[in-house]
Amino acid sequence: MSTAQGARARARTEITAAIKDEARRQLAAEGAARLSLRAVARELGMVSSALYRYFPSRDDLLTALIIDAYDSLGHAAEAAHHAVADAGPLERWTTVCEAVRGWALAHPHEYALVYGSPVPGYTAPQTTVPPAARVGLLLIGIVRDAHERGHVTAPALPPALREEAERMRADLAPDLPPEVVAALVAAWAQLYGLIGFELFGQFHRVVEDREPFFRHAAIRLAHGVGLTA
Amino acid sequence: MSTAQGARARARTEITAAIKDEARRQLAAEGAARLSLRAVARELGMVSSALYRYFPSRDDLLTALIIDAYDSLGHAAEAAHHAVADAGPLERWTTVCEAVRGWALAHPHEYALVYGSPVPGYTAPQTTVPPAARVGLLLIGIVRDAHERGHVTAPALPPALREEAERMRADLAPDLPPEVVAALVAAWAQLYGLIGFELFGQFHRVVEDREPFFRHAAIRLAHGVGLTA
DNA sequence: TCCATAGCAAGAGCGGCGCTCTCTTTTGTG
DNA sequence: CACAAAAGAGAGCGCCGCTCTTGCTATGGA
Repeated sequence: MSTAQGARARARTEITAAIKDEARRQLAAEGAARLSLRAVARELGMVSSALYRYFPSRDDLLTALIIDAYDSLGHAAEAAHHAVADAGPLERWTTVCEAVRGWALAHPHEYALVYGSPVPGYTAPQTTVPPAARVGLLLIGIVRDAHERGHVTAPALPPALREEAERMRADLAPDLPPEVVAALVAAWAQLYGLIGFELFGQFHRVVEDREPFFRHAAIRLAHGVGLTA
Repeated sequence: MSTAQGARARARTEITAAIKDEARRQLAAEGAARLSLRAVARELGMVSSALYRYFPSRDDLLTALIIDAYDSLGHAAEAAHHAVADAGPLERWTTVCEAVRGWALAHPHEYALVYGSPVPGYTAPQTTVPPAARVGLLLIGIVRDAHERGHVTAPALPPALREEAERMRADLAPDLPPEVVAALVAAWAQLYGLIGFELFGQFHRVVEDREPFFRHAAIRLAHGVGLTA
């Protein structure tokens, strides 16, 4: 696809990539709010108006970075999971959780861009959905495997939540009990709460030795979903 | 203090309050990133440079809004708790959780300002610490009461976390078992994970009937801390 | 009571931002 | 080779945060 194209097309993809790389550099260094099209253009030796040939607005550039961030995070989680693919569900679960945390600590501004407060006036386009789902799918897969092997004891589910849990099950994991799906979605959100609090400074002077704290919390999240091994 | 002052001092506090009010209006309407000193001044019929007599920078104005947001949230949580002060610990816990969620849904931009990604380059001054602690103290108090009445069964604690848990206990709640304090801090972060995911759109097309979902999750958080009634 | 002073509003201005428009140059194709 | 499409360059518009200077006025001490 990308090869065997004219020189013009090749140049276009190269310049687009260079813009994204420089933008990612500035994002990592300064954060999304300080990311400026003019600065990116300046650094690349082009004039700012020329950059609009490649990204029609700052938001479009941000969207590209968001997709890349989701993909990078998803890849990190999948790679970590792959390394322990033969282990028990509990270890695979905690490994993925720790990989997500590790990626977040290594890429704080990218994490903030993706899981922090959304930029006001900005609504993520549909394109971001598939890469955003990768970590969630990974966790679902781990629980599904465990469930097939009988290593999941479904938690309780109040009647008020039954209908919604059935709906989530149909959407996300038809082969899992609704109790487990509901607990899984909650654990998923809670995982990002733990990471966000650490990353955004809420644990400052509260939690000091954060690695074991997080590890323990991740294990308890797994227990909450029903994982027993 | 604030009365019996000269006309100049009275005017100063009044104008300061008017600036904060207008800034809060714009924050609620547009979000922190779109909050502009010039627009606030314009709306108040003054020139932008005059505003710097009251707030030396945009960050200082934001800090004032952050403190107000923490106080508003803390007040909402405390008021909700007060209304069920005679109920059992579990109901008091869930009531506070739901009050926090309700406040967040009602004031999304303020919530994002406080618990979302921090503005890059901005570090919250020490002044924000006491108002920020109000909700946490409330939750600690609920668990403390329950513990005194024997309604808390301490969760497990791995050896790797013992030392850190003891430290947190000494800092936060010397009258609670370290296992409970560690679980409480985790639950506190997880609570904000649930709220943040709902507020920032991660639950879009995933969780639809969110109130019972959140209520159930809050109850399970309480169980995780060890609350039994 | 008078007056120096401290506080304040206003205006101009600096550099930076996102974005648009126009004009010129380059380049691949019929 | 001619020509249309794509790309770069530059000027400019209206924002922004922030600073500096200039007058004015209320206030508190001599």
